[in-house]
Amino acid sequence: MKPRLRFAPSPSGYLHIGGARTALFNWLWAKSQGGVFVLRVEDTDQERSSIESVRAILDAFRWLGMDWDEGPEVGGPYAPYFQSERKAIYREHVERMISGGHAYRCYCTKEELDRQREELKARNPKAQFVYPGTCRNRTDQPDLPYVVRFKSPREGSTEFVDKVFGHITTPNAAQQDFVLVRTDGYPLYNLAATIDDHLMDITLVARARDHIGNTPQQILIYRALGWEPPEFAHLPMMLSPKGDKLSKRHTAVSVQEYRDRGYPAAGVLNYIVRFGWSAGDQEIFGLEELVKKFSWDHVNKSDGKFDDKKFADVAFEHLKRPELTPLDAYAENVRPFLAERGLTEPNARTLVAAIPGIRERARTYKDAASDLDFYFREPPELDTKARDKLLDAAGAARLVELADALAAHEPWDAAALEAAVRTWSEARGLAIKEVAQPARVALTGRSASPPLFEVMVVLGKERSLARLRRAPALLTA
RNA sequence: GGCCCCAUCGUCUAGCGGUUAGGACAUCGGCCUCUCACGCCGGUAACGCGGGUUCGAUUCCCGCUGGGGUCGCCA
Repeated sequence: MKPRLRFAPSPSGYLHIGGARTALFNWLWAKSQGGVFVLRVEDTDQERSSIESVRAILDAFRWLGMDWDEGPEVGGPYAPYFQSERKAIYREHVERMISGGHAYRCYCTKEELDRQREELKARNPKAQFVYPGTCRNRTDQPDLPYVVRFKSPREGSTEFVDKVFGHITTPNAAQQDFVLVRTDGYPLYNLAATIDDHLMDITLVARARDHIGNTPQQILIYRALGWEPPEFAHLPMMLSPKGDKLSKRHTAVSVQEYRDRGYPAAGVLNYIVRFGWSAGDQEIFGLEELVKKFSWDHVNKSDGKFDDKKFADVAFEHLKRPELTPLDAYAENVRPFLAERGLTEPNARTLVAAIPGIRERARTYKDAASDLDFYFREPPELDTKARDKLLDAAGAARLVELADALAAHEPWDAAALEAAVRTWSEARGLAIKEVAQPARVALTGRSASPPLFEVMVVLGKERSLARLRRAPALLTA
């Protein structure tokens, strides 16, 4: 049977970076095995779920380049893929569990249980409240609101073999009679996930380690329903730099935030995949390569801390390498950030010519847009501090002379230009620096830029000479 | 507290009984240089502790310590 993997987000916010990692591992395994990747929306909590979140999550998936074979928008043979539309299915199986003696209706109110919980806490702050089983053996059926609870076995233990953690055994006595269905009739996570994973023929459930404790409960449900559990794989946690749970307080945690900051999607994926997984010493991977190399054998068990610097470096690596980010892709990705700066229609030829010069300088597309700015603005924005430091009247006058000298210069390529300017400078007893730095201010408006002669080539002869001749005007600008 | 899990440089990790314990990021020093970068060279830096098993443990076992997860009518 072809492997069927799934990612099942609850649409109560953006796609979290940790969630993206879980999804990625599932996606990679599905791709590499010729299997199916399913997206299922766990929206049984009506209070917290929203359609905006669904859209945000799907957008994040699209941006990351993780496509789903079944799920929202694309449908599939196991539809519907929204749990809120599957209530009838859950109800049917819950009835079966009740009549089979594996579940029961509990009429204890939340208020009542909360009160008991508090009382216990008051007497003994360390104690943990456990549902006392009040309705466990109840035979009457009062006309009152109720929840459905699982009738946990009191003896024995539940075990499973995790693809990452190996054998895990939990005594059943540690399990209380957890709730399956809420008063409002909506199923709870453990119930809905279990039923759907089975009905959707999921073969491997891969999720973060914080679900490891749910697994025995879910296995108990599978058994109660007479089903065989799928395989399980739990991933170590991605923690904040400080070592606690990753949350909004620490760093950028939503996928869209990384997009908005100008990081390349493949770089984001590359960083998170290396989190808990490795392939020898290799650090940088393209997406296709990941599909080929990913396997569960090299997934770690220990949690890790998110590192912004390492993250930035991995992303940068993707920006630098043309084999990972081809020129045209780079151009497309930087456009929105140029647009943010008001440069909505940058000359396409100039853009493509300029990118090689900035791609090893810009750590994000946002930085790239900033670095590229001067190519598309006439005159370029002037950094007056750079001007004050590097350009004076004598220097400006020299640049005009240089422009005149270069007017007849052929060919207009970097090597020839450099040779010409060096010769020109030497003839005047000037170090190249004394000409290049003022020229940089005139040509780019800044103190830092790609190599001067490359800038001149991208700018073209006409614009380069015009900018050099404008140098004296800059002094009073 | 119950249950479950984890443990190699500051961080992500390689290692699957015998290695000068490797790589990457970060950091420090240097080189390159028209600026900023990139790149290159080099340095500092780790097997938590205690017992076993073994000719030999980072590696296997046990305990301790430390860390994390989870104990909801959230997922």
